[in-house]
Amino acid sequence: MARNVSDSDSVRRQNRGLVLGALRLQGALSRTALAAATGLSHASITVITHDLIAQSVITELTTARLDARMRGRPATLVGFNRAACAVALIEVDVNRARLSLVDYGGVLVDRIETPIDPSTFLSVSPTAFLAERLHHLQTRNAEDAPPIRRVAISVQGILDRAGHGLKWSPIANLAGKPFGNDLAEQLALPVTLYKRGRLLAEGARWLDPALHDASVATVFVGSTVAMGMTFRGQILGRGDEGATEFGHMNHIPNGALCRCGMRGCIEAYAADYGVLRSAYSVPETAPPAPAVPAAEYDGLIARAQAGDRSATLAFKLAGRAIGFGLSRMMAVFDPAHILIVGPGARAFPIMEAEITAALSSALVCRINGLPRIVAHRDEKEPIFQGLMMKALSETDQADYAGLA
Amino acid sequence: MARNVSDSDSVRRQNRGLVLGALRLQGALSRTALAAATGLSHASITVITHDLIAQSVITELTTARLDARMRGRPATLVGFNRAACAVALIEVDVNRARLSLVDYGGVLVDRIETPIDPSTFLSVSPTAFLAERLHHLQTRNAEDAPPIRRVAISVQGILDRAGHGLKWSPIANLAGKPFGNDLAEQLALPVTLYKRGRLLAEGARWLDPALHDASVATVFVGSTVAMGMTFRGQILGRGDEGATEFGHMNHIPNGALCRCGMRGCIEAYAADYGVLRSAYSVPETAPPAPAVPAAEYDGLIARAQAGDRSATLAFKLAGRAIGFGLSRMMAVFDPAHILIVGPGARAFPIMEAEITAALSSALVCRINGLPRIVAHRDEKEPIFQGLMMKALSETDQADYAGLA
DNA sequence: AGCATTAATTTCACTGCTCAAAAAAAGAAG
DNA sequence: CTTCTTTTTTTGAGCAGTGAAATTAATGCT
Repeated sequence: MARNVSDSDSVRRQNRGLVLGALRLQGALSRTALAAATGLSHASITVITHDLIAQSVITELTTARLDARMRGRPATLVGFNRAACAVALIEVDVNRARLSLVDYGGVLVDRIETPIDPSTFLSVSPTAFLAERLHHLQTRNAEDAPPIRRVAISVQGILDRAGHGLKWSPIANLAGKPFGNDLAEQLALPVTLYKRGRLLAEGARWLDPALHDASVATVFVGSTVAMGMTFRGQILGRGDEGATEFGHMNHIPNGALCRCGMRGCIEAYAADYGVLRSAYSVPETAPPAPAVPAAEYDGLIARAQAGDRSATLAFKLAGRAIGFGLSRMMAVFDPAHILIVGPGARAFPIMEAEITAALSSALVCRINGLPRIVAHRDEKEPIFQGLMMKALSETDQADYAGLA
Repeated sequence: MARNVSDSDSVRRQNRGLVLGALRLQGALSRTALAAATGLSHASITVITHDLIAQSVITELTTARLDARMRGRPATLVGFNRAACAVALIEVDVNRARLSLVDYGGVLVDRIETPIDPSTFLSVSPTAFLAERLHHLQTRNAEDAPPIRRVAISVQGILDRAGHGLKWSPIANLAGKPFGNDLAEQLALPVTLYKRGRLLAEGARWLDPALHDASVATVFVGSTVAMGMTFRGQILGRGDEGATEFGHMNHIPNGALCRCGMRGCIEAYAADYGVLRSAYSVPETAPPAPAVPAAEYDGLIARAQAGDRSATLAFKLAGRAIGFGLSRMMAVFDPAHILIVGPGARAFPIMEAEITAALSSALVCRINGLPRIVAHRDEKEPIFQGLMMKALSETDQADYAGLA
């Protein structure tokens, strides 16, 4: 049953967390603005900022002097103390791994990028691979950067229950190894794995403040098809992990063969390899290409844009798969915003009519009208942004909100 | 952004609400048990029960003397004061309307049932129809029953945004009239419309305490196909209303004609009229039967159970539609429990293999295993139960938790 | 320069909750 | 028929929050 949460310590945590969260979302703020943003009283903000400043979690910014011509006592902004700590962010992709070091204020300090291929994790364990690069990043910034407090990793696939590793992944030889847990033990730091789809949702809400508290479905179209969902500002979806398996939602029973081994998944029609297969009239039952070079996918989009029949048809099939997927999702859950991101977003105009047609077959769309679908261009940055904000706000809440 | 909620009045409301909620869920409790159930301290429970007793919302029960042989000071239970108020519950169905008067303790006082047919709301407005019967119920119990404080109505279809009426309904001539609002004005009482699917979710959680805080999808199969969802004890789903349009999720593009006018909805295969159409090999494009007598549907189930080929096939098609619907839903949201309720639950054994086969085509099921699906028999009572608990707990929170 | 005006921040008295200890109300035992 | 246990309920001291009033630090006029 519903539990009460108002013992004094958790109230304290909660409200300090609220303050840090507001700062995270809106940047440096005056105490008055903080009161408005958090809903706390000015009196509490006074006490809380006082504490947090004493603990060097935040600082008063004397630098800012923007609004010169206001009457009244000028506001003194408070913002994160960038030197408080740093976080390490790891993005593991089908073709590359990228490690970034970011300070507590969200400023990128350093970055290492390494290509990956299907054999990479055959010769070296993911744990060792990542630990080595992380150590490199750590030592070469030992002087300028504050100490790392937390590691956050973006992965693709299905996480195991404990979040130690992956049960399944499109990245070869990555599943089944609890590298998250291993790294945590080795580094004696909290290490968290996040499903890429979830970070999409996270990234979308941080990129556009208007989306932060809305219900949003963010669909990534590219080498995979993924979706992250937020419901009134809460990250929701399958279980706790907040991501969906939208790409592997069935589109056509017994349909095209998907990389996951099942048949008829949306991804098998709408991911790069699916579109490519359709465009070249390769049979649906043929094994999907293990990787599609970006240039080839871009070329296909260009051909479709130029009016090429078979390329256009392939994207229409992709749009149909995405459209029916969205229509089916909307029977259960209706987001106020639908975002399409990733490389495939450029092909959105070609797919749009099919998506709309599929949505029109849903009762909810007939009654409530079609949802607005917006295509975004940025390919990777929502994921990086989401990973960073997730890691930093996790640090806010876990490490700093609860200080005595 | 996340708002703080700890001004003293809302804390007060929240905690009084918690106490009433625990009593609602578990029945009469001792103060000690209340402390355990709500997570509040014994000290607070003392103050809160004291207030609520002073306001005659709850009373000490001197009657109960069950646990005779315990050591220590015997607990004095507190429970709802049944005379505090009453609520009127209205269930509007395709074939009947039922009005129930229930006291604050959840005991049924009186009930009126009236058949409905497609022409009912042609000759009389829904508002007038309901107001008349409600008045009757009210006057004939004026002496024994406490005054009505709230009216809750169960409807089928899609609610308008404000909850004043329906945008669409399978019940003839009911949509487009803001009868909820009209009744509220006429009676000067709060009147709330609830979608039947949502009440399924509500009812399921109250029927089995183990489900109260779990993630549950409750599927109703009968004259319609509906689904209510809870996520970790929160009622979720499309928008606020907490119900889904699972029955009108597309199953086969351009498939069988549904009562809603669209094509290929799950309902068009799995509701009574859909199964009947399949069993008699009526073309999928033929307009659905406006109503199927219960006896005819029961007969069809009996025939399938007896091994009749065409009846069995029809239920298998229904199972396939439900199975793919569930598989698609699970790509986005995975409940810990799936319940099948309603008249169609009896046909579950016939459909089960097809449902399982469809689920097996989902990646999430391959990775995480098949979900457990349980068929329940009770047809109407989860909805009544849900409506009652919703109305009473709404009264708890809105009317009594906030008393000075 | 001096004073009114304006806006940000802090101080003050009060509220509801918590934990821990005391009081109350039995049954069990000598 | 006391005295000891055991369990429920109430009492007391402290904490984090609140709204309203006071204080602080600028600007704009005269």
